[in-house]
Amino acid sequence: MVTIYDIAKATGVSPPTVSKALNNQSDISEGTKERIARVAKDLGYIPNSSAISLITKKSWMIGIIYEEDHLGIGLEHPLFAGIMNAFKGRMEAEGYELLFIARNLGSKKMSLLDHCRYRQMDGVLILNCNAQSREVDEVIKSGLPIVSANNVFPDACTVTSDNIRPSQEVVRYFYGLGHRRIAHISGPMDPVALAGQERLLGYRQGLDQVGLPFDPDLVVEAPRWNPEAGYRAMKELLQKKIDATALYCAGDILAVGALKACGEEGVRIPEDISVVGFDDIDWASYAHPPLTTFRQDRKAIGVSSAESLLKQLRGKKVERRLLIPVEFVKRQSCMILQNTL
Amino acid sequence: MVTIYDIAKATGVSPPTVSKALNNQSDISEGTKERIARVAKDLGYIPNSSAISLITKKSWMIGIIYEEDHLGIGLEHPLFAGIMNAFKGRMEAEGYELLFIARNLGSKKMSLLDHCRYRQMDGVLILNCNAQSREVDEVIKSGLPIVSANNVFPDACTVTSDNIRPSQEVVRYFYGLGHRRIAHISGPMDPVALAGQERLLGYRQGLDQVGLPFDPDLVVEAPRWNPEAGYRAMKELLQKKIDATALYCAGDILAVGALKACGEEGVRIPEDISVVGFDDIDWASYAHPPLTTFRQDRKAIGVSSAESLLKQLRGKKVERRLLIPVEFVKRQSCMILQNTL
DNA sequence: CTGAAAGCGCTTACAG
DNA sequence: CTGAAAGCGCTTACAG
Repeated sequence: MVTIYDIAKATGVSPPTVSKALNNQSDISEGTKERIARVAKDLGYIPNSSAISLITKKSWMIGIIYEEDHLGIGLEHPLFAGIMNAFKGRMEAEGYELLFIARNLGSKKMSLLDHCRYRQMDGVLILNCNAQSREVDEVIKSGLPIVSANNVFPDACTVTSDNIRPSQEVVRYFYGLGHRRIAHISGPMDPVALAGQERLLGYRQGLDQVGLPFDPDLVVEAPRWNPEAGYRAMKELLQKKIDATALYCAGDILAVGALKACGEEGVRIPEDISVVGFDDIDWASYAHPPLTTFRQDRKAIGVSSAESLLKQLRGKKVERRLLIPVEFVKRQSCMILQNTL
Repeated sequence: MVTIYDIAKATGVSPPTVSKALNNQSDISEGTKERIARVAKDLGYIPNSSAISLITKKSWMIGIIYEEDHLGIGLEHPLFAGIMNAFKGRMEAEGYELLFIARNLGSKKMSLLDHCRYRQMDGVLILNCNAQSREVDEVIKSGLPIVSANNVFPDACTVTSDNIRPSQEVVRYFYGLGHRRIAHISGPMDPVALAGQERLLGYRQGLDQVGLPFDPDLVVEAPRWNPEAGYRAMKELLQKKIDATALYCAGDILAVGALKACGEEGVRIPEDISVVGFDDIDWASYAHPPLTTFRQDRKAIGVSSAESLLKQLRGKKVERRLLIPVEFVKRQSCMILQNTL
């Protein structure tokens, strides 16, 4: 291993001078800098991040907190991988690398916060975490720069898609097409992952806006974000014979299951029921029929999360909640209801 | 920040004794260990990983090398997120954490290998990388413990699903159902991500096994692993009017597009053409009709990759290539061809 | 513009 | 069983 001592010896200067030259400090002559840079390169010098972190108290690492199994979302959900990628790209451009904060490392049990301290994390991204986790609260309270790309906490910056307005919009859209019986397969009512709650809220507000009553029979909650949950919710809805002519699925992944349930029951889309989803996962445009949905801007969510964290890293205050607009993508899963128009 | 000096002061012993007690060395009396452990806890002591890495020359970190955009696979492909999760779980159980190795960190340009040295990576997981990357070769040549969960290199351990035998099997399966014209939408012919090549090879070998001639007209290569590529490949196949009655798609993600193309052209599945995929992504069982496919065991791939790396970390030799069996999942996308039986 | 001194938080021989 | 000394690779005041 080549150290700054080796470079010092080879160039005939002192180690501090090498350090300062390599860090491009202003009080070193250009000639010396060049000479040191050349020798460093020839020798194949690579700095040691541990030594640097130890002394500067900055690790240039961001910890990622996430759980895979909670509610069926996690890195295996295409949305989150996309968000993390965008976040990663932006942070790396500023010199930060991403480390997954383990919950159980070997036999040692350390809280998430202790873990962040152990690895001297400069900041934290919460991708998805369990609602009940006291440990996450601890991290938030600690004052570490932190941003959440999904879960909403009172004391941390959260970046998500706008859930409420699009959910109002979908009701108005259906209404405009003549639909009066609009069902909703909601996402899980999680206390921190608010997407399910917020989309349901928007749906109810939309109903208000067009003057339609809220009918609890038209709403079924999917306990998880996966096709199976959507499938079951749709079956339940169909059994209730609530005569809905339109359906708003809180997520495309739920629509995957809902469409299958419809197929099995001989319910045609959009002839018998019009459907709108949320997310615009790859499948949506290949569904049968192609699904009308709201496209979440994964890249913008990831980049905005990074910008927020970067601001905090520079000691600035940031907004509590950032809303990223979604795009309404109309495809072939909805049609006009003639008889009501 | 609480250090071992603080503990030493509080307990009246020397810092080395604290260090040895905390590390549970045998030459410290039980009484002293207990006393030190208690004080450490009271004081909220958290070790500093940088200091430990600096002196022990072990970081307890594994670097992840991957590229998102190459061929359409990466963390956004459900398969890879699943593999990484399983790998992560196993490595964390042994005390290792995962860090994404950045390609471009801030303004510094460092090769992947230099980067591994900079962060003192103990080992590396190659999840998915560009074929042309000289930098990856450099990492492999370096002698760092390394495992690849997708790309095949001559000098590194690779863990993948068995691609060849299942591909032979699907041809025999179709043959047994009476099919004689069996088409194949192959994956990209990448020189290191061999799945495309190997599945095509197995398909050809399967043809040999049942005594069917290889007809190049029946094969179309998808340039990427995504629905769009599968869609186009299927359109091309249908235009050629090759009268295939069976289709083997190298990946379910290609089948997503292929099924849509069939729908548009009025080709019914399985009445007009029987289809088998590979992977068993979530969508497969919700497809219309539910897709017969081979289930890749993501967990086994991830865990085996971890075991291989762990062995290397202990200085042991490992096998060059590990094949994980896949499971044939029969659903409703295939049927018997009456006239040939 | 350059260097001697001190120190970041820890561990490892070695001596007692 | 315990501690004094040295050192991992680097940076930061400070003096010149």
